Amino acid sequence: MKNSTATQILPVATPDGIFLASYSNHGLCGLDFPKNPPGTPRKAANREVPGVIQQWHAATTSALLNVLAAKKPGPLPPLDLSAGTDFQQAVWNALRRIPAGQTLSYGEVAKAIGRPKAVRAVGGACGANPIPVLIPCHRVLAAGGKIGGFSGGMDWKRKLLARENVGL
DNA sequence: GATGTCGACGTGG
DNA sequence: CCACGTCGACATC
Repeated sequence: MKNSTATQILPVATPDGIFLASYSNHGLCGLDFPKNPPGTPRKAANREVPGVIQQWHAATTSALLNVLAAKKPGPLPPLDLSAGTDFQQAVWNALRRIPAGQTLSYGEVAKAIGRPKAVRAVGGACGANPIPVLIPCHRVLAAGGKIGGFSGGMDWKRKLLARENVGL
């Protein structure tokens, strides 16, 4: 049984809680917000974490901390977006090039990927985004600067935006 | 100018 | 088939 598709899940400690980073053999494939159950976070029983993943994890941790501190993310680990459809990957790719402190509307993103009418679909793709924060789905607002919704909880969206835009 | 309705795109249940 | 983290156009008042 080779762990060719083994997914490693490592915790990322931040001032905002413990994020959970998932790694495939191709890179970072998931990042979850802290779900702080009152219980103790069970540590990952990963006896042998491949060195490359440790490296990715270091990059993830660093980038995450920087973003949460409203700084430049710095180097990112390779992102494994193979889980998404072509459309979703296109959306996520577009989101990744949004500069810090900048926000777009769903309509803008839709245009950017060449599907100006697929605004709703863009919303769906954002909701399916496996890697929040690093893929700044929270920087996508509804038209008119409205917050819109957020799968991971709108509290987070507001919090993150408040930090990055410092006043919006 | 302020509302109300409708159609369009992609994905998942 | 329907709903959704939507948007923009049109119709009416």
